[in-house]
Amino acid sequence: MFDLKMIRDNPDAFDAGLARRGLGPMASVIIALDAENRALMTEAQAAQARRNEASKLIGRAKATGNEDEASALMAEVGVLKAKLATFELDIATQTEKLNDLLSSLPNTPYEDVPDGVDESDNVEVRTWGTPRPMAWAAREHFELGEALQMMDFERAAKMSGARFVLLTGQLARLERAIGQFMIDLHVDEHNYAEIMVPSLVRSEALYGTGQLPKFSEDQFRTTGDHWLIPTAEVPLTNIHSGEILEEENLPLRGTALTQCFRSEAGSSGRDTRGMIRQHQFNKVELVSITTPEQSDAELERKTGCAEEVLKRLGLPYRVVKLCVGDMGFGARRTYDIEVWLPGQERYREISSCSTCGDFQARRMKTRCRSKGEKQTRFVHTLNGSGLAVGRTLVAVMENYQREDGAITVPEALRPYMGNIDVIGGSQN
RNA sequence: GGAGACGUGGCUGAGUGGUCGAAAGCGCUCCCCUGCUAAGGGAGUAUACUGGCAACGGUAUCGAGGGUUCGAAUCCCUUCGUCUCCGCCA
Repeated sequence: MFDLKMIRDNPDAFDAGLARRGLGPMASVIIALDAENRALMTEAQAAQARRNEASKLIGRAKATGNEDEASALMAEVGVLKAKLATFELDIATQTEKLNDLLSSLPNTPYEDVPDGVDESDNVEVRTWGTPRPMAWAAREHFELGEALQMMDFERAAKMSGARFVLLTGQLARLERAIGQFMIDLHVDEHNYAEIMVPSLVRSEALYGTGQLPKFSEDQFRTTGDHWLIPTAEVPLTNIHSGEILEEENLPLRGTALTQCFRSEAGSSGRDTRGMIRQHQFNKVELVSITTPEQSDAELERKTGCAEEVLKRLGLPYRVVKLCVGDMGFGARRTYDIEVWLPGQERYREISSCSTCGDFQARRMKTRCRSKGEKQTRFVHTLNGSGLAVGRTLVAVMENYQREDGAITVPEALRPYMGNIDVIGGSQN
């Protein structure tokens, strides 16, 4: 959502931002709608002012028994009332038109975000680690998992259809261990508050973070009035919707481990094998609410927190800055972290860290104010995966696979795995 | 799921159709007084939009949305939420 004043004051800059997203200019249309709307409001408010005044006079006239004056005033107000009804209708129509338009526009990228249309135009920022040498042909995670008889896509499909998985035994435990490990790291060392959030939310929450109205097809919805969250970003970011926060308490950092649900409409045929793209997966999410001044540094910090998970697990990765065309709807700048998958011999996304500026804050009306000030401002919101649990499991399996198909448990996870150091192999 | 009660400003809490954006108290801010401490006096203290260079105005908001009325915090409807009792349930 955009600031109308900003569009009014810098129409060219606004259109330039849209242009980078591949959209045509909108500023003049928006400004015209807004001007029309404000003119209507000014007129309507004048009429309302007179109505309020007259109504008070009626009260006074009645109190003093001046019935003639009262009925004259009532006649005047009757006329105003009819006028006001049409004003209200016009204003409502105009406002809706304007809101529909504004809420469908993606956020404008920051200047340092590279141009480009898809992921091939992303810019590598840094890499960490080197892939382990393997003397055999590296297997993909589903080959390993199925051979271990701990990963079952067919039986999952029996009850739930495609894009679901059944993990059993040590792999189920590994999934759980990875989630615990990540949450503990972010809570104990990165100063995030641990939060348990609802997995079902109302449409207003999805509107607040930008999934609605445009991306309803990507979500699962209940027959009632709820939607399954596609990411904990939704509940975590919406916690403070409608509130005015004290700036001295910012930034607020919250983390949650939740299941995420995505319809994956439009990705049919992509990543059909294995756990990379599922309708349901676990993810640890990192959300920050900051002042406008803090958000740039917070994005770097957050990305670092996510990277730390991979470092502790000894998983090689690289960080890329997304180009304009690959960024999400609400983002102004995004870093993706891509982990090395030996089975695919390529880096795959395992985290995405974004700053949304005040884009979401405007939608959900989260403001801040420094102590003693009267002026409020919209906060900045940031989100990032820290990390996607399922994909981390994939990465652990593929990077730590042994020639015999067993999987070495990374040191950091052993306390969460009953201190075993290998999954499969002779000891299982 | 059944029955009922309630939702007012940072908090407590008045207010059942008229000058109420809203009493009072608490809290908070500023000022005055007071040689510490304590107490006292005065002023101020919501948000958004909008008009104006500004000074200063206007409009809306008493959970939310709609309705009745010349006029609604007050009446009616819908909805969301909270609480109590019963039932059910992890």
